[in-house]
Amino acid sequence: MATAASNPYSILSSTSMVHPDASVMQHGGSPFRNHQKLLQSDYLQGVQSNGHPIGHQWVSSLAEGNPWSAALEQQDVKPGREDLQLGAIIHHRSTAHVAHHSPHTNHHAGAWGTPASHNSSSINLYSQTGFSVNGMHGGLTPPPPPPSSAPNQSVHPGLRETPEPGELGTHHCHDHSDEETPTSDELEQFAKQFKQRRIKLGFTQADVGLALGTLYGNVFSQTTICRFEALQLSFKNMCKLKPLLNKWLEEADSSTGSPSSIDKIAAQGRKRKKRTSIEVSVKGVLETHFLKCPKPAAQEILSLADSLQLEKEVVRVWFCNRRQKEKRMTPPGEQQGHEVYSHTVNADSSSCRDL
DNA sequence: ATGCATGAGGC
DNA sequence: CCTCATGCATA
Repeated sequence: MATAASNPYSILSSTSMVHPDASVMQHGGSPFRNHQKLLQSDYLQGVQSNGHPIGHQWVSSLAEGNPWSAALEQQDVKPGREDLQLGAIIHHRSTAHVAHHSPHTNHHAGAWGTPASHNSSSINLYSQTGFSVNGMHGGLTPPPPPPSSAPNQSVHPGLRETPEPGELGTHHCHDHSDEETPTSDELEQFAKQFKQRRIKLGFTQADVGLALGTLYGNVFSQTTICRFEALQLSFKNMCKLKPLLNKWLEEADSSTGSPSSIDKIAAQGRKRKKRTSIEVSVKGVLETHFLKCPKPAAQEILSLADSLQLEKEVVRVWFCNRRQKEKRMTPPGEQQGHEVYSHTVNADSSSCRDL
C-alpha cells in the first residue's frame, strides 16, 4: 500500500523493486492482436474503476462549472519537460550507453518537410517487397535493413508552419543518428525497427513506457509509445522521444532475459470527465465544418454546439484535437500501405464568415 | 489503436 | 482561446 499511494512517481524515494510482479515477458509476441489489455487493467484500471462507473461523473448537461478543477490538486506530475532528475537510482547493468547528449535541438515545430535532405520527393509507393511496413511479421523477422526510402509527403497540405531550417548558430549539419534532428525518413525507419525489436524482445508498448520511467524518469503511457510507432506524433515530439526509445532499445537488447524492475504506479483517482462519444452523424457535420473552417471562433463553436446539442467545450476540444491530428506525421486518412490520395484543406485560419 | 480530455505555456 | 504533449478510457 505504501507503494505509491501518495507519490506515484516516486522515483527518488521508492526502491524500484518493491514489486514482485516485474513480469515483463509473457507476451507471446503477438504484434497486433490483443496485447496490452491485461496489462493496462493490471495497474490502473484495478484501482479506481473496479466495480461500478465513476461516481463523480461529469454531468454532461447540467452545469459546467468545472467540478474537477476545484477539488483536485496538481498531482499530475509532469517530470517530462524539466527533466526531473532522478538520483540515478537505477541499477541497470549499464552496458554501453551514451549518457551524454547536448540539449535536444529545439528548432521549430512541426514542419514535415524536414530540414534535411528531402529532395528525393517522388511518388513514393509503399510497395515494399522486402518487408512489411505495417502488417504482421511472423514474429521472428530479423531486423531488415532499411532499403526503401519512403519520401512521402514532403510537406503535406495541412502544414502551414514554415519549415525554418533552424540554424541557431550551433549545429545542424552533422548527424549522429542518435541526436540532432533526424529526418522524417529516419524517424520512420526508426519507428519501424523499434516496433519490431520491441516485439521480438517480448515487450508491450506499455512496458516500454514504464521502463522509460525507471530508466530516465519519464514515464510514458502505452498510448504514446503506440503513437510513436505509428508516427502519429508531431515531428518535434517524435524527435524528442526517439533518443529515449533508442536508449531503451540498447538496454533492453543488451540485457537479454534480465527484466528490469519496473515500477507500477498506481493511478490516482482523478476526476476526469467521462468521455463523450459523438455520434457518427454528428462527427460528419463537424468534419464538414472543419473543412470549411478549421478554426472557428468562439461564437461559431457555440452555435455549432447548440445545433448539435453538444456542450461548447466538447465542440471546442473536438476542433483542437482535429487540428492536432492534421499536424501529425501520418496525416489523417492516409495509411502506410495504401491510400495515396491527397486532400485539400482550407489554409485559411482566421476568416470563415459563411455559416 | 484511437477518441475525447487535461493542463502547461503562449499570446 | 490556442497549441502541444500526453494519457485515460474505450472500441
